[in-house]
Amino acid sequence: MSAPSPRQRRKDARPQELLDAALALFVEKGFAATRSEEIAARAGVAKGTLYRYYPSKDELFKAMVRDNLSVHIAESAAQAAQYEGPIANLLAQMMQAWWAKVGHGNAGGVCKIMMVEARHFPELARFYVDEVITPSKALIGGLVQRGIARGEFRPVPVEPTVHMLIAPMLHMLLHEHSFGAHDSCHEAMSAEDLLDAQMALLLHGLLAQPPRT
Amino acid sequence: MSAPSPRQRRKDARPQELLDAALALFVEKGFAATRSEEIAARAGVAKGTLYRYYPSKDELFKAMVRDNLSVHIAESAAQAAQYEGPIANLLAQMMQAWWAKVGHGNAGGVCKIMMVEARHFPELARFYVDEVITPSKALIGGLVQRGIARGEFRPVPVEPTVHMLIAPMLHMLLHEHSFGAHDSCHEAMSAEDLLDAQMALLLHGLLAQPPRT
Amino acid sequence: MSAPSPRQRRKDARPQELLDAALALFVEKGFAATRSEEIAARAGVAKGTLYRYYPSKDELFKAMVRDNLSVHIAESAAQAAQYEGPIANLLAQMMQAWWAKVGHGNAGGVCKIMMVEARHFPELARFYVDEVITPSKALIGGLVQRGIARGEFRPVPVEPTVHMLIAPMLHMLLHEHSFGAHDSCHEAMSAEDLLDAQMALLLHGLLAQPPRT
Amino acid sequence: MSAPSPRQRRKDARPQELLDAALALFVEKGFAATRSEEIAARAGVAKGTLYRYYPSKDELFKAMVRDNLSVHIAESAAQAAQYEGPIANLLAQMMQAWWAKVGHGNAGGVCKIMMVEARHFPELARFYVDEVITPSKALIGGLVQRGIARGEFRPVPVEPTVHMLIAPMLHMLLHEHSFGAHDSCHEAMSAEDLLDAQMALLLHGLLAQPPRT
DNA sequence: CATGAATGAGTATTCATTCAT
DNA sequence: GATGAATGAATACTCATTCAT
Repeated sequence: MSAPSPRQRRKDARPQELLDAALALFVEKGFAATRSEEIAARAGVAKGTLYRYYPSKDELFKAMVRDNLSVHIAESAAQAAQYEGPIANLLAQMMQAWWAKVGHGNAGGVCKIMMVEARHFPELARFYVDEVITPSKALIGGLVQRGIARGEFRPVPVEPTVHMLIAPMLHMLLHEHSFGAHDSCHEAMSAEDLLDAQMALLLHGLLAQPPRT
Repeated sequence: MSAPSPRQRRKDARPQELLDAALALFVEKGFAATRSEEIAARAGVAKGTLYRYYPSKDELFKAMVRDNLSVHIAESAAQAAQYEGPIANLLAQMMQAWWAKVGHGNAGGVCKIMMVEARHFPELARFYVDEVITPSKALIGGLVQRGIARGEFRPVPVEPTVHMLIAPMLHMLLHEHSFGAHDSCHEAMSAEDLLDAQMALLLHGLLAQPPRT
Repeated sequence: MSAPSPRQRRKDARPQELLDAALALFVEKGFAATRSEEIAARAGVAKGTLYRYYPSKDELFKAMVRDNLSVHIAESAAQAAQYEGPIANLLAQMMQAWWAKVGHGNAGGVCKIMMVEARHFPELARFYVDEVITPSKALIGGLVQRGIARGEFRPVPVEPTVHMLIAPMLHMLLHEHSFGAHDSCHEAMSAEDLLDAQMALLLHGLLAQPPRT
Repeated sequence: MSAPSPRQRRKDARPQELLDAALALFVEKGFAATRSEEIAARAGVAKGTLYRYYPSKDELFKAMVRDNLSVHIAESAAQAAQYEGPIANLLAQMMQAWWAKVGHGNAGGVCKIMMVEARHFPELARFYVDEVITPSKALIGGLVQRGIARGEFRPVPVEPTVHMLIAPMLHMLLHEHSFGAHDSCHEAMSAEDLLDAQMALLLHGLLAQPPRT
C-alpha cells in the first residue's frame, strides 16, 4: 500500500532509461563503436549496473531494437481498418504520421541500425522482417487493394506499388542519418514537403482519375 | 622486352585483390567487425603484406570505396548527353543498366557500406556526396527537366521526382544486402521485374499522356 | 570512520607499485625492451590494470621519472642554506648523502634512464634539465662561490669546478648500472671510499691552504 | 693484375659503409628505434643486402661497436711509453687529443650506446670492459704512478685519481649526447676550455709543487 | 542491489628476416 | 651478388564482462 519510494521508482525506470541511452548511442555511433560504459553513463548508472538488467551488450541491443519496433504498426492497422473514405487520403496521412512519429525522431534510427547490423544479428533480422517489414507491407498492400477494389486506383500490381510507397520515406531516413551533415540538398524543401510532393506524384500515377493539374 | 616475372605480375595485381577482398568482407560484416588479417587471408596474402600496400585499415577502406565509385557516373552522363528520343525510355533503360552493373554485383555493396560507415569517415562521406550523390541527382534531374521541356512529362517539381526515381533502386539494394536472407518476398518477382513495374507506375504519373492501360 | 576496504587500500597503493615496477624494469632493460605486461606482472596486476592508472607506456615512463626526481634537491638546498662552517665539509657530506640516498638505490637508475631515453622524450629531457640538472648545478655552484668568498677556496673558475664535483658521482652511477656485472674493479675499494678519496683529491686542489699530507 | 672494377671497389667498401651508417643511426636514435632498413638505406643499399654482410641486427651492432673501439688506446699507450717529460703535460695533452678524436665525433657516441645497451649485450659489455675500460685505466694509472715515482705528483692513491681524470670527459660526452639540445650551459665555454680548466684544477691538487696562482 | 576495480581475450600494426627473381 | 616482396612473431592497447565490496 505504501507509495513506491523514489529509489524504487528509479529502479523501475532503469530498463527504459538504459534502452533509451542505448538507442541514442547506437544510432549515433553504431553498435561496435559504442562502449557499454558510455551507455551506462548516459543512463546515469555505473558500468556494472547495466549488466544487472541486460546480460550482455548484444542482449541490450536486441532489447533496444524490440523496444523500438512494432510501436506504430498495430496502431496504424487499427486506424486503417476503421477508416472510410478515399484511400489516397489515408495513405498520405499515414505517411506523414509515420514520418512525424518514427522517421523524424530517434526511433527512426532503429531502421538504420537494423539495416547496418542485420548481418550480425540474424535472429533479430528475422524478427524485424516478421514483425515490422512483413506487417507493414501487408498493411499498405491491403490499402492498395482496397483502393483498386473500390475503383479509386487503377488496377496496378500491388507489390511494386507498395515498394514505391515505402521506399522514398526509408530512403530519406537513411540518407539523413548517413549524410545529413554533408548533403544539404534539403535546404530548399523540408522533408515533409518533399514527402508530400513525392506522394502526389505517385498518386497521380495511381489514381484512376488523376486530378487536373 | 623482358617478360614480367610471376612475382612482379603478382605484385601488380595485389592492390586490386586486396580491394576486392576488402569490399566483400566490409559489405558482409561491416568495417569494425572485419579483421584486417581476414582481408589479407581472403586476398591470399599474409597480414603484413596488406600493410605494404595500404598503411592502415582506414586507408584500405577509403581506397576500396574510391575504387568502386565514379566508374559508372561519367559513363551514364555521356550516354544521356548523346541520347535523342523519349526521356522515359532512357530513364527506364538507365535504371536497368545501373541495376545490372552496380546494384546487383558487389559494387552495389559500396552504397550500403557508405551509408553504414559515413559517420566514421566524414571526409569520405563528403567525397561520396560530392562525387556520387550530387552528380547522380544532377544527371537524373537534367533528364526530368528535358522531359518536361519537350512536353513529354507533366510540369512536375524536379527534386521530388528525382527522389522517386532513385529511392526504389537504392531501397532494393540496401534491403537485399541487409535482409536478403530473411525476406523472401522476391520469390514471386525478380528484382528486374520489380524495377520495371515500379518504373511503369512512376512514369504513368509522370507522362503528360499516359498510355492506356 | 569506516575503515578502507582491502580493495581500496590496494587501489591506493597501485600507482606507486606500478611506478616502482616500471623503474626497476626500465632501468634494467631499457624503455623499448620492457613490455608493458611485464611491468604489470611485476606489480602483481594484469595488463589491463596498468592502463587504468596510466594511459600509455609513455605516460607511465614520464610519471615514473617525475616520481623519482626533485625529491632530494630541495632538501639539499635547504640544508645548504642553513649550514655554517667550512664549505669543504658540507660538500663532502652532501656527496656522501646523495650517494647513499640516490646513487646507490633504485632512484639512481633514473639518472641513467634519463640519459638513455632523453632523445625519445624531448619534453621530459627539458623537464629534467630544468628541474634537476640546472638547480643542482646552481646549488653546487653557489657553495663553491661561498667557499671562494670566505677565503676557504682558491679563486677557481666556478663552472669547471662544479663539473669536477658532479662528474665522478654520476660516472660511478652510470658505470655501475651498465658494467657493474662485468667490471669488478671495485672489489678493493667500496664506492664510498672511492668517493671520499676523489673528494679529498679535488679539495686538495681547491683549498687555499691544503692540509699537510 | 687487373685493377679492381668500380663495382668491386664498391663491394669492398660495403661493410665499412654499413658500419658507419649503423654507428650514426644507433647513436642518434638508439638500437631498438633504428630499423635495419634505415641503416641499409643510409648505406645506399637495399634491405636484403645488409644481411649478406651481417647475419642479424645484433651482429651488425656488435661489429659496429668493435669497429669503433680500441682505436686510439694502443696508439696512446705507445705515445705514453716514449714520452719523456712532465706527466702533467702528457695527461693534459692526451685528454685534449682524445676529446678531439673520439669524444667530439660520432665515435664518441659508441661510449654512450655501450652504456645504454650493455645490459642487452653482456658479451659485448665484457668485451668493452676488457678491451677499452681496463686498458684505459691501466694506461692512465701507469702515468699517475710514473708521476708519483718521479716526484712530480703527491703520493695520491692511484685508482681514485684515475677516476677523476676520466670521469669529467665521459660525463661531458654523455651529457652532450643526451641533453645537448636542451642544456645550453656550454654557451659561455667551449668543451675544450672546460676540459682545460678541469684539468688545471685537478692537477693543482695533484702536483707536489702547485704553480703559483 | 549498485559499484567500479580488475581482468584478459582480441586486434591493428611494426619490423627483423627470408628467399624467389 | 643484389634486390625488395612477402612473411609472421611480437606488442601496445581496448573494452566487454566479472565480482569483491
